[in-house]
Amino acid sequence: MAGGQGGEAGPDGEAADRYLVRSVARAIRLINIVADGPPEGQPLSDLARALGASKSTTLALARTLTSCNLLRDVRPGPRYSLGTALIRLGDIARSQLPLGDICRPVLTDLAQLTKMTSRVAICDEGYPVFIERVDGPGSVRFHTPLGQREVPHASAAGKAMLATMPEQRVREICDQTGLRAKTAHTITDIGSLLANLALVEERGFAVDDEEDAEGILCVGAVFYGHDGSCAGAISITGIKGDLPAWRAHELGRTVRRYADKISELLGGPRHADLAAPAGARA
Amino acid sequence: MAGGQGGEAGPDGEAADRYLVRSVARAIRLINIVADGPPEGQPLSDLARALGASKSTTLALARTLTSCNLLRDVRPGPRYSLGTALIRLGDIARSQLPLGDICRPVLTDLAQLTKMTSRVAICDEGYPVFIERVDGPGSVRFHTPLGQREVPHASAAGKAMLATMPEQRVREICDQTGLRAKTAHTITDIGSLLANLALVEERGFAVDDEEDAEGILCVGAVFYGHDGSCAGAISITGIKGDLPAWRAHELGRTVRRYADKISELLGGPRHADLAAPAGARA
DNA sequence: CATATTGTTCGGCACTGCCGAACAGACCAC
DNA sequence: GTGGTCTGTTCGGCAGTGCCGAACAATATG
Repeated sequence: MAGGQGGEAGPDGEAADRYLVRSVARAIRLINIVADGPPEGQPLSDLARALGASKSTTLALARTLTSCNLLRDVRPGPRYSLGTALIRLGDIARSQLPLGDICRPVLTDLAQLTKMTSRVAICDEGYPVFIERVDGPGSVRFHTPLGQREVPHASAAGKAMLATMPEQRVREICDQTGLRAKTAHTITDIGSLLANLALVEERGFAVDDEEDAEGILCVGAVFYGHDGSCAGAISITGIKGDLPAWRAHELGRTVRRYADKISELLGGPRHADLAAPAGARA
Repeated sequence: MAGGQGGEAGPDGEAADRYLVRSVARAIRLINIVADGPPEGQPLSDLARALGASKSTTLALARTLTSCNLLRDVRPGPRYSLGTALIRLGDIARSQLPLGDICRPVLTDLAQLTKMTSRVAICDEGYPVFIERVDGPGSVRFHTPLGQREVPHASAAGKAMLATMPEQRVREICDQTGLRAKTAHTITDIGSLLANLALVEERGFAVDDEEDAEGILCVGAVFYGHDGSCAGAISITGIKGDLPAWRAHELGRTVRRYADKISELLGGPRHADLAAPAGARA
């Protein structure tokens, strides 16, 4: 055994998908290491250590990535940080998701009306993935990462999406994630969550009352695609102290209205038309 | 010669930087092929053809990228399109550029005030690279790619940046790019361009009057970093027909003011303080 | 100046990326 | 139904190439 992998133990643990290209996977891990590092970048040695590869290997990978502008080295004492090509690819990725272009104008309007940060998430196997964010005028900026799976039980968009699923599926997802507490207000009990989701279903919007972050309030609502299934959710985010308690409901109705607007653009049904039949006929 | 590279001829043309990892470079090319393709994605065969590699190789690369969420395959008849991890990385890349976080609130305000799309570009070796875009309320959305080098002579941000450079450098850059005409109004003559830049320098803002795209008007202005050098430029974009001609100057002053605001946030000098000394002391 | 870092280059081994060929479904023409 | 061509997938096998380590150079830090 010459190469010898160094850091990783034995047969790579997963071995899930065969036919993977090792050096490419390693290069991507390198990108993620840089992404998770400090904004000013990291020197080569740190990267090699974190990657579990030799300096020469890491240099070759970093050079390759740099030549494609996925990474860039800031000049004095080469430190590597993310490159502009990632901005380009991320921008294209967002506009290729059909939702991106459709939702942006709606988010812009919503952000301006409510003066809050508004976002849209797609539904990725039941988990919310935020793909777009529009800040309101003068609104405080929150650190809200885009493009990664979030836990659904602690966000307005996530709960709005859960509320459209059968109870069985909700239990499955919650078993996977574990209902971890992110603040003292996070719902960590499956019974309470299901009760909350019933309320969400009835109202047509979900409220995250400091359940994801202390002092932050979110209101979210789902929209539907042309096939009638849940396509994603929008939500608005603000500082709880800035809002009188009674405004939550008003904001909820507003978000519900804008979500219906997106459903309409997608050729899907409005929320009320989906919920009504059973109750209305009784 | 066993592998045989297929598409590319001989010793890879450049051979510029040695120590590159071939499979990684190929994987990145694959990502770019997907990015330049249709939003609904492309089947494996097309990718293999475009990449100049065998299907099996392409499959291995695509699988690897998919397992990291850089690509995703839409299920019936696997078609590959860009994955959500790119959205995440692009978002992080933007916020790692110190300018991103600083400019976004300013852009938001500017977009709301002018009801136009506002953008910010960094100065990448003299070329503008737009890194952030904020749409105005109700504004038409333009297809304005982020994260890639633009030619400087045909955009407001680019001309604003050129105007801060010595004439020699401007000529260098223009020699490289060639002053290609993008519309009938594009300045394609170095003399006219230099004259225009002098005006830009004096006014403190640049105007792109249908020079980049037919019917589109942009106004841009540079801002300065703590070392007093040009750090980038902001610009606003709108449909020319919607604006009375006299508004260009008013918008110019507005953009100039907001650019100064960014300079201030960066600890840099205002434009007027930079231009004045020689004249004021005389 | 000495020491401990870092970034860079190079030789060489064998692992791994790569291709081609063979297989299996889907789709279309006839 | 059957023959064709298109897909996507799996597999053997060769050598090219990714990888490491060691030696070097260029910096910081004492």
